[in-house]
Amino acid sequence: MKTLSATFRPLYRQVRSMIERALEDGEWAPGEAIPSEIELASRFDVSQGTVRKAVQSLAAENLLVRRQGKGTFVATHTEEKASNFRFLRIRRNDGRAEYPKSRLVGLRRARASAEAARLLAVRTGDPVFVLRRVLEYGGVPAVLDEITLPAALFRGMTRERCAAYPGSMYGFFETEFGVRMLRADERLHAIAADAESARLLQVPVGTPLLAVERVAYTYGERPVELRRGLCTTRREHYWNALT
Amino acid sequence: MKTLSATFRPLYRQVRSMIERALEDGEWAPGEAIPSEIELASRFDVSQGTVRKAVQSLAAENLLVRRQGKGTFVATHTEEKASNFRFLRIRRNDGRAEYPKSRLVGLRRARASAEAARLLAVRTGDPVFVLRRVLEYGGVPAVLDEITLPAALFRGMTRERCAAYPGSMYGFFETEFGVRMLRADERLHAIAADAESARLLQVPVGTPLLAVERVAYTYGERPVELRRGLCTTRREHYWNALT
DNA sequence: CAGTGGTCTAGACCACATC
DNA sequence: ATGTGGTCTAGACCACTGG
Repeated sequence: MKTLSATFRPLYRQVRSMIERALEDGEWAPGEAIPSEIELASRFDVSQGTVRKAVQSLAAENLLVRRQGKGTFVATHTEEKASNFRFLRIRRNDGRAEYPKSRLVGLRRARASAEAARLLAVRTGDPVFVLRRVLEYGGVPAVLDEITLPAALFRGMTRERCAAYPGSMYGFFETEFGVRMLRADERLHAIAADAESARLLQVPVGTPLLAVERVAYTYGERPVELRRGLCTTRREHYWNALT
Repeated sequence: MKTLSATFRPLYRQVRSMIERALEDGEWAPGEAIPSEIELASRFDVSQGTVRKAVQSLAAENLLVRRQGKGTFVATHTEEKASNFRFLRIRRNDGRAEYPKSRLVGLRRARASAEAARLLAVRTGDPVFVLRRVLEYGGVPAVLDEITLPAALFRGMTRERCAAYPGSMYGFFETEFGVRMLRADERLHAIAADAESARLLQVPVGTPLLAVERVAYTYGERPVELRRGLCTTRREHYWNALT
């Protein structure tokens, strides 16, 4: 297979794209096994080694999960136990690895502000859902989240379904709406609590809070969630590894 | 090469360890090329493919840098241009990719507090250097850093050398003391500015600040730097990618 | 036991940088 | 032209899982 230098694209990259496309098209459901390397090799008419490179690069980006002796599986937010901390950077200061309880405090329809529209790549005024919740550790509020979602992708979103879902938010999005979050960017600021956030977080007005702005992306780098979190950092902190 | 299951360790892992050892021993200086894959293969008596796997895993962790057609180089903090942002997560809100100017505001010898000793894996009371500096964007202070270093590893540290070095702090540590930072953990809190930080950062007392605590590690996961940064987030923010 | 992913090898060829 | 890392192949064998 010869290609010109300007157009050069390794075979395994092309195979990767094809697998990615199949994932996006839902050919295999989250949590399911994809075909074995040998099957994929015959399907794409390349060697097993080339498939392996493609699959491993997808696994490196957490789109797939490989398990020796078992197979390769479509990554899912519904069974990531420890790895669920991937999108939850708030930890307790005492080091206890504990998941906060989520309490819904509001869900409303709204129209995208200019800024929200820009970040979500929709048009200003397009319908969105705005969801608010509080995360609590042992009954003590720690995070106040305001989550903005393009309504077009989350048809049928209701307060009841939201409150009823037992797992994580991204598990909810994945199972109920087929929206899979793959990666996110965050920007952090320090701000003072205003009256409302102070009330919901049960801290004095003016308390320094961590403001975490997140844009989360699905396949094709398409933004599908805008989130603003306000975190008290008395008992918790935001954790990050520089590698 | 047969091994028992309990002891199993892939060949490329062993090769990786040997290369890592050589790096730690300074067999090749930062910025220098290491031997080619073929040479390493013959040195370790394995195939080129096995060497490649070892080298690529080191490159993936930023200990080495591979350049097609040129060779594989020991990573250095002295010439990482864009990639220098790896350890500088503070960005301007307006998106301009600009490096802050560093201004030294103090260097003193001290004894490690119990907490510093724990984080740096030294004994309480062991000698340390405490270095303070301000980072400024266009003359406006943005970050106040307090950096604690085990004195044993930074012999000959002086205010003058510190102020004289033109590049980044980790470039300074690497060139002047042979201490190479490989990765770091950070914990973020939001706090209110006290009198002194308010003065140095030119903000009102009580202004919410981002408090960034960092422990940086060198080879063998040995901690060698403890850093506490206080950042105003009016014009800047802390940036992070969740992948 | 069969089937999966993981390792290791040997060899061919390609893209890139330099001389 | 030469040497570097990057890709691709084919095949052998190993480690892990589950029936």
